[in-house]
Amino acid sequence: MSSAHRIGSLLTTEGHRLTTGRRAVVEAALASDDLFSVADVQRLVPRIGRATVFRTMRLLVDLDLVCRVRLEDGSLRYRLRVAPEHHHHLVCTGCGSVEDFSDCGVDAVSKTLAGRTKYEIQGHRLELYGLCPTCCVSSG
Amino acid sequence: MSSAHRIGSLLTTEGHRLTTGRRAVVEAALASDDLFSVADVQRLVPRIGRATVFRTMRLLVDLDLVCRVRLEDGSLRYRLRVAPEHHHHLVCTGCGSVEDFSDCGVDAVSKTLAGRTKYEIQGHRLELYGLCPTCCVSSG
DNA sequence: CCCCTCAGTGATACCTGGTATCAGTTTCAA
DNA sequence: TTGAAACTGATACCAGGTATCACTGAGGGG
Repeated sequence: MSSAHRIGSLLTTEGHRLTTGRRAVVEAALASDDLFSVADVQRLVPRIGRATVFRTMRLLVDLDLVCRVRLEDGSLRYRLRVAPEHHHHLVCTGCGSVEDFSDCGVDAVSKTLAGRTKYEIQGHRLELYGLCPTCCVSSG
Repeated sequence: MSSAHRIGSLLTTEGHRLTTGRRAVVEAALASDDLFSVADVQRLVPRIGRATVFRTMRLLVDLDLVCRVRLEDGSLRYRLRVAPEHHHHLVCTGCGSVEDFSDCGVDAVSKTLAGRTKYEIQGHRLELYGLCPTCCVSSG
């Protein structure tokens, strides 16, 4: 509840209105799995319109309260942003749980490539996939 | 044309039929930019059905003749596979041209993370984005 | 404390990119 | 040459996301 309250305050201080729809979506997000989809949220707040759920998710992403994670198949998931600025995800392909990490080691590669290709490198996307300890055991 | 012919042979030796539709799609792919979309191909072969273009692209991917590249916005592009097995892409956000690289340096990070998180890491996706020398000049 | 305004809402239509279906057509081997 | 099976194209469908627009309710000014 305190998280919901904190997010609510942030919305209003940023000049957005704290509507019942937004409150519901935020609470659904807080109550969701580590990595949740818009559909998950919709299931939790069926009375809230589809468009509003999408709009609110976008708002939360814009406010850096939530971050998007792209899965291997290209679909999107969301998760509450608790990690520091630059970070990547290690996603369990079994249960969808996520570990953050920030020491991605790509900067070195980036520099090497910049030298070799003369590109001006702007950024990168890195995501690791694997099985978490629990899924490791259960999958044999 | 020799590339088209080589791909055609590969299709037949793999037990697929070499139809006019497939021939057209292959030639369109060969005639396309470095990084092309299904829509690009469709534009070049408007007489070939949408479904057939998608099916043929999937076939080419399955045969490792073409690889998928996922862009920052999640959309898919294709490119002729000329690079070795494990590789990544450095995509120019200006013009869409692509450099391959394989020395991604993620394995070390992978090992560290595996130790720290006890995940069994299965793979990763890495893509770099930047401006190619040409676009660098014209935008700078 | 009420009222007005405008941000926000929900229904709905639409869009993109991809797949399923299925009757009709082509390939290719025998 | 022929026929089975692979393939095709039209079409319907799906998922996930955006645009539109009349309506509503949040919350600041009076």
